[in-house]
Amino acid sequence: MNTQIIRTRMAPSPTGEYHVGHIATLLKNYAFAKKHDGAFILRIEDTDQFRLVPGAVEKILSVIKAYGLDWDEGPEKGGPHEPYVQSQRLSRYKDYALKLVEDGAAYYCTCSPDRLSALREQQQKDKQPPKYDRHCVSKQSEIKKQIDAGEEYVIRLLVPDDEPVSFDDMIRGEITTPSASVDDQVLLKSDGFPTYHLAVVADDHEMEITHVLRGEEWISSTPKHVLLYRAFGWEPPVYGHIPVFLNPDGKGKMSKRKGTVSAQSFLDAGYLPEALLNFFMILGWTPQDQREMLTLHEYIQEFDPKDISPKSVVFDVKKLEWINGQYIRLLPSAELERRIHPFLPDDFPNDALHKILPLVADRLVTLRDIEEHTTFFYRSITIDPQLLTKKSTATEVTNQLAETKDVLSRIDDWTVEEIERHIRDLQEERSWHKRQYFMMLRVAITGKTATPPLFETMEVLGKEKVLSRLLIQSDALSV
RNA sequence: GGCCCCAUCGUCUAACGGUUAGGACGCAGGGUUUUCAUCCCUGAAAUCGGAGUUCGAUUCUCCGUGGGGUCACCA
Repeated sequence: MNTQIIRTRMAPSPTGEYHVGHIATLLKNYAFAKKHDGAFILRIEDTDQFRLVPGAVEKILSVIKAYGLDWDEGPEKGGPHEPYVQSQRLSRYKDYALKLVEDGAAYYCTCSPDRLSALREQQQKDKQPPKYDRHCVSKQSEIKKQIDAGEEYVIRLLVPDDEPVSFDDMIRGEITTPSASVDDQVLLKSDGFPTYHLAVVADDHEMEITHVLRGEEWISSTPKHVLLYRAFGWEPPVYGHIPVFLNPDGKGKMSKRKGTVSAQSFLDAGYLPEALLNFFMILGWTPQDQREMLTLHEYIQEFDPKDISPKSVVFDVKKLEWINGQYIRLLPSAELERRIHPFLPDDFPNDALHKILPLVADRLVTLRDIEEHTTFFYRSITIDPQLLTKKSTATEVTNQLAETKDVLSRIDDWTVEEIERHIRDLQEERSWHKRQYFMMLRVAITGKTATPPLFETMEVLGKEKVLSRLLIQSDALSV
């Protein structure tokens, strides 16, 4: 029935690190467009020349791709609405602003930053909401002359005095704001650049964006955008404001101060991109059948922005860790080997990876955990002698080590089966306490109390290394 | 403070106005096991408060309370 082509967008600003919340929002825009065979557009909003960070655009593009997402139109791809970088679209914004002035929907303002901040200060002192006082509105013809003489100016939106401004939010229903609480937003800055508000509206319109899923923090500026659409006589997109991520302590918007927020850092920490995406999918949304593991494809099929919970959500790292573990265990071994490669320490024996990895795969929460679980395979170990004799005496342990070494040294075929047979026979023959003996051996050979299965570990470690470690521990005890 | 948004276990959520309020993570206990982990089983754990509407409110309405967002020539 609705034949409209869905077009969504994400509009990152190259002012710093790309946040996990941005990826989560991007994912929803992406999925919604894909579900309806529409287009997902990426647009760079670099209208703040002051906060521009060199190289940030490249980083943003690369992290989006690293998460396994992509865009149909935008930087590197082009499209029917080129360019997709706002700093390359400058001339149109000024024309739009001028048009609004002409239509009486906006006005020139030459108030100095000093005057504005003094005004704000005074308003705050008087417990008044900070708002532009329209000092320039009544002197437009005078100001026009000053501008012609070269004076700097901005263009402000003339917000109606008092009428309700409302829009229908996909997630929250109708939201209405009294226009009296909306400030006369600057649309065109004195450097000739548009502000965000003018730029998004103009670009979303030109790029024929039909649906805007964006962070909840934008709700309060949406009335400005609605007013702009009205002033231009354009049809606004359908908005959906997505709840923000809260800090793990549940207090306040997720922030750098309280932990990691950058999208790249989670990848660097050894989380799989598909696990992160899955986590973002189910944070504030569930499929009909309540399952919590979904592929991107399934998500695209089942996702509907209307079903997003309007409640802010705590970024629960424990849940993320669980999902990550699930995904690691789902990975075919060859694929896991490939993925874990960047996380291997320099001294890791690459040729033994295919033997070591299966022993620790079930123990990995993140890919980065590989190092802490495997060091005893390729680094020398240090042991607390107390650990060896914890459930026995030095004499008995020395004896156990010597006999074990003896038995193992006679094995020609160094396989799990052979090792296990010899050691179990010895243990039974001598009636050694099982737990004590196996734990002692584990500590002697790995230096740790928690390791992969003992016999497998010994096989991978190799006969020579095992024997020498048994010898070293035995020597250490006898002195 | 103004404006706006939100409210079910600790966390994320499910429940045509009628359920012993369900699931998942986490937590506790147990099983498998030579340790840890994986895996399996069991358990504790929630409808913010008050008025309405209704035969009946987690669900609808209002008022509180609490939390969050936002108030730039930043996005």
